[in-house]
Amino acid sequence: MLPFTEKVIQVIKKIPEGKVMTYGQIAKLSGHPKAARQVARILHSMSKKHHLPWHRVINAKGQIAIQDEATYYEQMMSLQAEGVEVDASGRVDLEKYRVNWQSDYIDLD
DNA sequence: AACGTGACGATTA
DNA sequence: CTAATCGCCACGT
Repeated sequence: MLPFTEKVIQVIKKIPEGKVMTYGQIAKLSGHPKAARQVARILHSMSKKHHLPWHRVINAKGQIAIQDEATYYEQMMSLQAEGVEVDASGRVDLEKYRVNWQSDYIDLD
């Protein structure tokens, strides 16, 4: 049983190129369905040190959830570079790009 | 052990 | 569609 934080990192590492997941999905797959905010916290502080594809993580509205302008732009560019369409308001088509893994794909715990 | 903190989410107006 | 409110909870301090 890995700690929540480690599971989150494992899940994020498995997001395929050209796809996205939401914070809530990741929280659920990591065993804490309501800890979406904690996922955000983890990314905010740990993404650089773990070489995570953090740019493939967006919020439930399908939007880039970054406050910082430069980082926001970076995420948008990274997504577009993988073929994910991002509109002018930073929104992605979840129906089209979201990974819809249930909770049985993973072999962690 | 208690407390503040969020790249959130669902609901309501 | 936007905006405000409230619930949520693992983790560092």
